[in-house]
Amino acid sequence: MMTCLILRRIRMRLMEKILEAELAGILKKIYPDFSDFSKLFVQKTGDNKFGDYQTNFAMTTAKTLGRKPVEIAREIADGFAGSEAVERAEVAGPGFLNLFLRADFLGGYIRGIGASPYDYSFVQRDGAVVVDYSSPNIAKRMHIGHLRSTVIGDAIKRIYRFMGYDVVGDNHLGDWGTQFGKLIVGYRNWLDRAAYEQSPIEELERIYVEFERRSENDPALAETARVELKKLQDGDPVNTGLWKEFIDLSLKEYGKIYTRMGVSFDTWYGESFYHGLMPGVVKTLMDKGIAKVSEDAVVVFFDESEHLPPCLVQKKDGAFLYATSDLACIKYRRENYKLNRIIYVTDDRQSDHFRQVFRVSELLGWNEPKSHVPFGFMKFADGMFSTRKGNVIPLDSLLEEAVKRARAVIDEKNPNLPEEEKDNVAERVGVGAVKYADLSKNRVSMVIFDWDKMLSFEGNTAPYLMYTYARIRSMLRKAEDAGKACREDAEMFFTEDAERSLALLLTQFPVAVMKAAETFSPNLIADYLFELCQGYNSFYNALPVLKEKESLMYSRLLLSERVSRILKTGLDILGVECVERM
RNA sequence: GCGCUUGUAGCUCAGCUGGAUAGAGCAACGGCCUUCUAAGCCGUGGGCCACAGGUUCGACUCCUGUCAGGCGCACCA
Repeated sequence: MMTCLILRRIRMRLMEKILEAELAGILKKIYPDFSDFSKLFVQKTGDNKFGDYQTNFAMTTAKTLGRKPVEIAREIADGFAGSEAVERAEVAGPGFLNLFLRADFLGGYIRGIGASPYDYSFVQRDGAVVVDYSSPNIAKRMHIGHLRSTVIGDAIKRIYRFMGYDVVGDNHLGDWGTQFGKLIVGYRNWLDRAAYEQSPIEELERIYVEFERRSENDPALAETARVELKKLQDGDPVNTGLWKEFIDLSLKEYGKIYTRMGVSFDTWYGESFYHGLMPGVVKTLMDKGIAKVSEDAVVVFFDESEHLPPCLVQKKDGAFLYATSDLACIKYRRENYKLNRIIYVTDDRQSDHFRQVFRVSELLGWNEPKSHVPFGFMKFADGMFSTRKGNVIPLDSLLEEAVKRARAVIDEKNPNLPEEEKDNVAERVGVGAVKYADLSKNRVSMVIFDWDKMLSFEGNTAPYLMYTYARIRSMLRKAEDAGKACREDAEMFFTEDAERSLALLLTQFPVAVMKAAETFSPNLIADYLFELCQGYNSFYNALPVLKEKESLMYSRLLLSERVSRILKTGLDILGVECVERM
């Protein structure tokens, strides 16, 4: 019973942390007066001729110690004598300290992968991380403009969850905007009932476009829409019923796409959810003297050094704005969660808005960390997507095209798969390729949409990673069929450079995840997995596994199994599902 | 005008918050399937990291300025 409890608490420590702890121990011994370990970092080397891991500690602290970097490095290197993990430590250049791991230690580490979760206890993980993503506008179909927020946000949620944070994924739906006045007018005048029943959002979108078109020549329409909106906001039962109907129909459609994409949320609080909180927020801002009335509106002005435009929180007609809603949302979250931080995933055109909102919330003393994760919006080479222009690519069409292309490749490459499995693989490959296309990039600048680039199946793509996984799984099945299933306790041999560097690469997975979390960059995980696959495929091509003599075979089999395990875990964190055969 | 952001191979992008000789994919060219899935692997060519200063043992990375693209800048979200 007791041992069981203890075992359950075991966590897999990051290799860097193991080595840093050992280094700290040596420092305490040789420099008893030294106490500042804040610059003590161990990291993997970029080139194996400089060892497996290295530290620049000697160079970064030479000044405080009043010694020459090379001498310090020399003394630390000597301290590693007799280490269980480090076989030898070498001083190089101006004071680099290069560490070479013992093969048995590295082998043991690889064997341990997957047995227990990684130990991220050195990170401050108290409280909830709220991730705000996807957030489509009700009554509009989701199109490829929603892709990045949805996919990146969902991945960030998974990354934090993997590290042991308590995460809340929130879909901040646009369910309370001026579009409802227009929709109600359109609904009463131009609705095609049959089309509405057939494909509700498409029809709502059509009447919305119809409204925009007609109101250009008929200014009275806009006024009618305003009246309807006001009625809705004042609780008119008929308009409220329509509003709810639009939301229900929209959510039903969104649900299909989210399910298909493997995206989920914990809460679906739209803007309307915070409506009741907004008057109070504005009042507080006024009472505290943070906001003031200007040109009949309520506005927060910032100090000139902030370089921020004034933030409007209430219009002269009394209505609230986007910023008010986001402030109310922050108020709600800090009152209902013990917040670790809030993360907003939106396109970079909203950067100023979030800077304003964050600054105002600081003025209110709402100091929980908040991060805006911006990305460049997507456009065609010849212009922007716009629902009004009608040139959007709906998300389901994009996925359909991706799956179609994947299916064609499967028919060509693996014609003998059963039909049903082909369909399943095509679905996973197609959807995975689309998601990964966004997850593998870190660019903040705009993206020009291109079918061939988005649906490429070569290079740094989901299909390449999935293929590598399927390949390993196939090998493991063959081994099992031959009565030589992978042994968890196999001794690891690093007879070739390819094996050793692959093993070292495996130690970097939890580091990649951590860095991705710190910088809200799923692409760091994508890059890592791609590198891992390149390493594995080189190994696979150069060295036999199943044909080797038994001891080496079991070693390589276990190494392969660990690669497949990390791949599956990593893809899962990115929200990409892999397949056993493809 | 003010602010944010981007500038790395022909194209698309990485570059681990300052480390050692700047990487990958695509495209081009040349190889590798009677061997564990060729959606793969190996090799060749291709670079004033926009430009100019500064900070230091060390800069693609940090600071300042210049040039160029994108975006935003009071009652939309």
